[in-house]
Amino acid sequence: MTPPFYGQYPKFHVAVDCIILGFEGGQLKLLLQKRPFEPRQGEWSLMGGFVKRNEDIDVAAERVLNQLTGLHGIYMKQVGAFGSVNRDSGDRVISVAYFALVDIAKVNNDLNHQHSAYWEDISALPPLLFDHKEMVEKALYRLRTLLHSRPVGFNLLPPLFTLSQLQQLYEVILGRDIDKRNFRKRISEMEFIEKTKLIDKVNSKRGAALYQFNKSVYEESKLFKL
Amino acid sequence: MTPPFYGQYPKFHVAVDCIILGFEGGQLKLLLQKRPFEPRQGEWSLMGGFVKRNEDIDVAAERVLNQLTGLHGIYMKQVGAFGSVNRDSGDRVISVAYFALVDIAKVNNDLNHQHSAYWEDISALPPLLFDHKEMVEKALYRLRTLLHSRPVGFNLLPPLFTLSQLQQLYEVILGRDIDKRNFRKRISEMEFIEKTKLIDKVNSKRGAALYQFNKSVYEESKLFKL
DNA sequence: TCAAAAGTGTTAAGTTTACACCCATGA
DNA sequence: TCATGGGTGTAAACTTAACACTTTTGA
Repeated sequence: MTPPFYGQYPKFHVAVDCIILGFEGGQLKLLLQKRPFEPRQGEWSLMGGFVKRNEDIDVAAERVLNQLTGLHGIYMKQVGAFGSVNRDSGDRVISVAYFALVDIAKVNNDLNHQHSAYWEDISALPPLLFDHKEMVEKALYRLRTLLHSRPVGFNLLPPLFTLSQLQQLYEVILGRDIDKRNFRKRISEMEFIEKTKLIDKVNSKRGAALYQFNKSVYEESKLFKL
Repeated sequence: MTPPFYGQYPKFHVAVDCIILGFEGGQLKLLLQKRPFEPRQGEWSLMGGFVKRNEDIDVAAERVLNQLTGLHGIYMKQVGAFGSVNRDSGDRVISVAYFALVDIAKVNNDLNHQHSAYWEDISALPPLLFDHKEMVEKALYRLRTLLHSRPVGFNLLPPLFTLSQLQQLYEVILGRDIDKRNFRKRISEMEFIEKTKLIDKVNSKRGAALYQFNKSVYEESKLFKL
């Protein structure tokens, strides 16, 4: 079925690399792997994998994420394709980077230990393999701009969260302090962030109201804006 | 040099597709090609090409743009990788889309006629091949958001332009009318848009001042913001 | 009893929007 | 002389930013 026309052109290995972000202890964290094979075995690397013959690239990214975390149905966005000739010192590989926002508590630790993967603070990343640093920076840039226009932060939090947690998350992603009262005012205008009757007593003596993200209310409020 | 490890994985054709945008007659235009080969010969298509063995994907995009327009050093941004298994009905091809903003007057018409390429109004595009419509939509979305934060519009205009032209350009990209006085007030705050002593008498009887974009002033003003 | 995080409104500053008329010129 | 696009400022509406104290409770 391959037309002879296409056949004359070269083919390339195509990989996906995942920038898996989590939030814990007031820090934004990136799941990094000690590269388990040559070349450059042992260097810090994003979790990646080669695209399979009959696999969409988006599906490949989900597969790689799932291999490392055990998670499905995670918020992922493509960051872009990286295709410099010598970006991979092994052989030419064109890689498509994706970022994923996960609830760190839901990640399967057995799996990531099997892959020698560990959570590292974004603010203190070790040197990374190839062009992985560039991928991470681009992903963070996208996340920051996205956060201004969409409520994506919830993906990094447990289903129930306090407003202080949410604020901390925004602060660490945007890289600046946010005024507490202004923040809470803005949040209270978003009907899709619902206060529950539950109280969190872990992070404070007094206790803080737990909130949840209501996806269907959000979808409706989006429709309104159009 | 290929490690045996990589060798076991499949390889793919990788292409680039260019969303070449221009501005003429108050309209945003897209340079489209009648596909010159099978499969789907004769359908409207973006200009594309296969990546070469020792060619960065960004360079491949520039090459394809140059083939069709004769231009070099054009403003281009990657839109993303498109990699559904059956996106190309010929064979599996993973394609990376780029958009380019060109001054339509500088395009070499002989070249684009040789490639059966024509400028079509964005507002009245014919049906496009494969997933090219999706690529165009994503590119336009990126252009719109970009236009809010960067002065990229100049790339679509001649080196000297009137404020009315610039406003029209913004209006057609953003898809809404802009108040003339507010627009001009905003522009006059940007020191990198410089009024020249030249007058355009083509588009009005009275004549309109011609402006130019000063790249180095812009670079400096960017530094200030950091 | 006190340290630590939760919660709560108002005012000033800045930004964005709405709005209408005169000017210069070529046809 | 008149039709066409060029050019100009002000006030209201809205949005964003700055700011400080009281509450609850476990240690």
